[in-house]
Amino acid sequence: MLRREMVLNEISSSIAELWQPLTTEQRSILATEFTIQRFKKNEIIYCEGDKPTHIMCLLSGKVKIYKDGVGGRTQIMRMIKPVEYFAYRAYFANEEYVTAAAAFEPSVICMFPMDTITRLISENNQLAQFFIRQLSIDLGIADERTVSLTQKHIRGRLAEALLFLKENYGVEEDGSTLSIYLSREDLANLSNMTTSNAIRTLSIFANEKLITIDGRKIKLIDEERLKKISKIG
Amino acid sequence: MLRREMVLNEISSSIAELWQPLTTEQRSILATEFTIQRFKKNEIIYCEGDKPTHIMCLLSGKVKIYKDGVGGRTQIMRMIKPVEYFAYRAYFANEEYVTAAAAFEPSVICMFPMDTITRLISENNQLAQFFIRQLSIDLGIADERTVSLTQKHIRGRLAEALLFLKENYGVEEDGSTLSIYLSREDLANLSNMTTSNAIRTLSIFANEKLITIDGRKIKLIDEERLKKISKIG
DNA sequence: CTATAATTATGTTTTAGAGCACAAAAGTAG
DNA sequence: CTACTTTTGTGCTCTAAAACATAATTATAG
Repeated sequence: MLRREMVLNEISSSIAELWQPLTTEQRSILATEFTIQRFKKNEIIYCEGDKPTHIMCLLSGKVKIYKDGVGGRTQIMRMIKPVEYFAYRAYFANEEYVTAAAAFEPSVICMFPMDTITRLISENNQLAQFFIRQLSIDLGIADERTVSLTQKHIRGRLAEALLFLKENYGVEEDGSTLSIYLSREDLANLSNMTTSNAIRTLSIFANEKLITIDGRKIKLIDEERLKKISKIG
Repeated sequence: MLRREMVLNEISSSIAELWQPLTTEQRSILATEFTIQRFKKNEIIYCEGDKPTHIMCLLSGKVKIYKDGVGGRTQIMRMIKPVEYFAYRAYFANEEYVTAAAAFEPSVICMFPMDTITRLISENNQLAQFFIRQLSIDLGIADERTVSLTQKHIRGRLAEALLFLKENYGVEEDGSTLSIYLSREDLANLSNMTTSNAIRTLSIFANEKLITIDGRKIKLIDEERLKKISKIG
């Protein structure tokens, strides 16, 4: 089937890390078992408390992993870009999801059953090591993030978020407009502040000529100064 | 050597999870390579920025994993009890330590070279899966913690910390006095608040008959209400 | 095209928690 | 024992950020 071929081709070329260690036989196992799912803008992919069954690979679009906390507040924990894997942690920990996932934009996701993945892991040590490495990296990021979110001031957190968005999703052809168009609310949820503070601080940054804003288009003007603001908190 | 025998015996009996998957041969490899190190109260075990070389297993004592952030503030990220493994994440991620570790109390730590561990992992899939599971569990905890620390109010965070300490290190024979005696500063660093707020809130809790305090001895009196305070934030 | 809802913007008020000051108590060292 | 440092306790002040209020703008739906 052509469609499946194309997807597999895309995966194998883009995300060597997981695919590469596999033997031909193992690849063909996965090839028969994956499913493709499309999600609309803002559509929920999985919820906190759901039972994990599939590892997901984002083929196109943008996805947020978030957590609803106390008092109606939401924290965006991570953001996924093509072609990254997600949604596997809970299965490995033998837990239900502690986070939820939703699509920022129309997204296409490829899903592999986790029981197959674990079988492949037990046969293929390289694959196991891929997950060890990935989880280790993510845990380090989580630790850094905890301290940033709890200790930095609003300006520092917002500056950090803007720099992260550039780092993660890149910029348009002009070289400075962030490629992701977030609502102020999402930006607030990413940087642990209220929506009004995200709006206000963004305006202040614009006044200080650190950025320019045109609706949801954000252009980073003075990245050096943003880095400084992010660093000192 | 008797000493080494004893340590290995302790490890193999207490922490089956890592030791159990190993073959006799693999066990004997580790047996020849480990070293034992003692740390005094408050002694630093490793620092942020250090290069990781050994996985550590806490044989006795209590250890904090912490991170110094902006403006001289410190966040305690996790706490280790016997017989748990730690200090391996950075090596797997091919990074330097992003946290530091110190002993709360006189502690004895057994160290295995990480290069040996990775060799054993590549030979032994069960061992790989142990780390996948452990890292997955820790990442889930980190996510939960981020939201607690950023969204809950002081009372909620302190209540959560107290309940965690009971959960993690247990209580004395009376069934309610926490077995760990923390300074107010450590308690503050654990629950993301200033020392004076930890002291103050602890006093308030005592006035509300949720706990009793006698120096560093903390007795949990009304655990149900503490849980409620922790939950609602 | 119009009505309705959602998002963005800005100003004002309120408050949780940091910051500071100082004293008492408890450790620690000489 | 005495001197000195660290930790604990309490009160007071100040401020960063939340909460609230109200427009203005922009989407979205019927």
